[in-house]
Amino acid sequence: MTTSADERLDLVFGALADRTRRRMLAQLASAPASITELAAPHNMSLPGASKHVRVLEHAGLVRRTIDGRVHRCTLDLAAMRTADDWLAHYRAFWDHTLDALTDYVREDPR
Amino acid sequence: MTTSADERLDLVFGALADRTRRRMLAQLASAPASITELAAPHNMSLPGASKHVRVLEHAGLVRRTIDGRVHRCTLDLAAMRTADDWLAHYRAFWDHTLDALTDYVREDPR
DNA sequence: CAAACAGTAAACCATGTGGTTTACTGTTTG
DNA sequence: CAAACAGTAAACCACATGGTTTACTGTTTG
Repeated sequence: MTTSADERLDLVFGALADRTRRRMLAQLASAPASITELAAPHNMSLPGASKHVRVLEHAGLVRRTIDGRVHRCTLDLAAMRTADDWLAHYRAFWDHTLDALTDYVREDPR
Repeated sequence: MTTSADERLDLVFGALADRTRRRMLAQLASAPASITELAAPHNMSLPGASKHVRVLEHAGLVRRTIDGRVHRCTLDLAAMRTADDWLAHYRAFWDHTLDALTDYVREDPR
């Protein structure tokens, strides 16, 4: 199951492409939560929330530990970096082109 | 058409969640390209590439200027920042928790 | 132990996605 | 001007997605 970089990025960006899941991540950033607690703010059925958590878990953004009948979900920061590292490449790129643009405007102000 | 922050993030992350589109962006980072030129590296039909470009354009990641019969596509860095800014929030967060973890390990090494 | 609770499984629905082919519009060029 | 070219439109396909409801498993608790 050698998950390629492309596969990981597909999963992470795909997981982030839904506002409900992004809000769940925000919630988990402040404290771990159960599935029920994650469902509550979204007036969403439990199976609905369960599916979102599975997507987040599959993308590696959330880990789950089962304690009796309650599933405790926590943020996984490592997976968040996968997306960040990809974007970092472009961050450097756009900083550079901003510089290039500045130089251009300075040297050739007509 | 007041595109909300959530809507913009949905579109940007959704656009980034496909490896073909990510490769197109990488190609555009080195030079602007036509639809045909974007299709070429992926053995993809022209309509296929056209749809991908439309997704990227709709997400604000690509701009297009039409010159005769050829469409010139260029990267739009501003939209890339939308995703980066969202992630930046978590970047700070995980740096902080790494620090917190380090402190914890130092102060309580049992 | 019975009832309430946390969660998953499965079936279902509408809509979106990634891709094709075939047909068309409009532009460039021999 | 006819032929080649760049691209879009539309119809189609298989499959994924976001959501529901209904039924189930297993755990906690009065």
